[in-house]
Amino acid sequence: MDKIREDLSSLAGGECSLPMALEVIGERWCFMILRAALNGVGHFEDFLSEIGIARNILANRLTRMVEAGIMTRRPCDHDKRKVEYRLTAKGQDLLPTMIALRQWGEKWQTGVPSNPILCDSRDRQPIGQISMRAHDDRVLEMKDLCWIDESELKQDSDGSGRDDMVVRHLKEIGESSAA
Amino acid sequence: MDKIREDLSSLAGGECSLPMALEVIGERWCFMILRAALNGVGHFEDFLSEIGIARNILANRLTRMVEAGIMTRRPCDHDKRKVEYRLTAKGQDLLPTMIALRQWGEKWQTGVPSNPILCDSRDRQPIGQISMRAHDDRVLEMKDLCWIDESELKQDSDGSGRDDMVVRHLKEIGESSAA
DNA sequence: AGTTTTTAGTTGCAACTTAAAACCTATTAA
DNA sequence: TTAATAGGTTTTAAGTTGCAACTAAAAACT
Repeated sequence: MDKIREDLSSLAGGECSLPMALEVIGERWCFMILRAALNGVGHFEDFLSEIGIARNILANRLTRMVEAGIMTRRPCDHDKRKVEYRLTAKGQDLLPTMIALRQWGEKWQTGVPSNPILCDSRDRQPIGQISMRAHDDRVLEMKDLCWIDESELKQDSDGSGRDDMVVRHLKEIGESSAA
Repeated sequence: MDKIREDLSSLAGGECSLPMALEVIGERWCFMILRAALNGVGHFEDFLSEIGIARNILANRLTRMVEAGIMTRRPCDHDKRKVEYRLTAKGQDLLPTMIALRQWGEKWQTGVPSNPILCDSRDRQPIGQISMRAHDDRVLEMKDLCWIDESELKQDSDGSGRDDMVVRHLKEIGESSAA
């Protein structure tokens, strides 16, 4: 059905799970469906009117997302015409990704904070920017990152920090001063 | 050229920047190009062999990403045949999203940690899981989130915490116990 | 200088995917 | 009993993708 589905192997530069993630939620509309689901939408006709997707495409995507274990499909007891779609734990686990993307759009595309605002229900304050963190919670930038090979990482926990074995530093990859 | 580009308005349930983000990086291959760029790839033929994308599609995507301000295109000085593509600050800012997606794939699709491992270059330890955080850095789950309207949020900072005005809680949207 | 190779594309075409509208079937409501 | 609703499927046109072949400019060989 899809061409993407065949590319799972042969990725130069090591094993990466990104293509496998994209295989499942990389399709157009999937994130929009996810967002609607997050907003409490659970029925076919509601997804339809909330998202503005075509009927057949929605049917297809929901089927796929159920197959992928991102959502469950359950006919309603009280009204047997209706079906309820719900996020699974796997689907809920896509939230950080979706929110990161939304925050990026806010910052760089619209420039305007989206409304309503996603908040912490404990203190009712807006949630923070999604960021990369070190194991000790320091916020990391792209320039703070490097790739280290699995094998090397294990050896490194013997305490002898050898800096020359870093696989690749990421300090010089982006533009130095970009808009 | 794209149908998605027309849907920017009329999103039931408030203004959301997700569709505008998807407009720019929601296309197939964009995240893969981003990952390659992160890995230091900057030339056309290298993207081609690293990603396994078709020539014409790659040309099209790079053009679009440059137009969108995610990458820059600059012919090389030393070899005028070559062109260098580099991530802008806007492009680099997509990293948390991409890594969140990759971590999700690791957890739910492959089950295996990807190799090489993305690490903090300061202490050479693997970076942490990307997560949603409160303004005071507590890690948040989906059940800890709620939507609050902009107007209401401003009023709320007067100190009178009215819990009944929460727009919507997100506690009951996912499956209670899902695989 | 002339030929070949490399780099970054473009073009043409077949196969596939999407979108819109019409249609279908099972329930429920009037 | 008829009409409306919910969740699809089918049909068809339009758009997108992927492959292979082609081009044009610059660099490298001979």
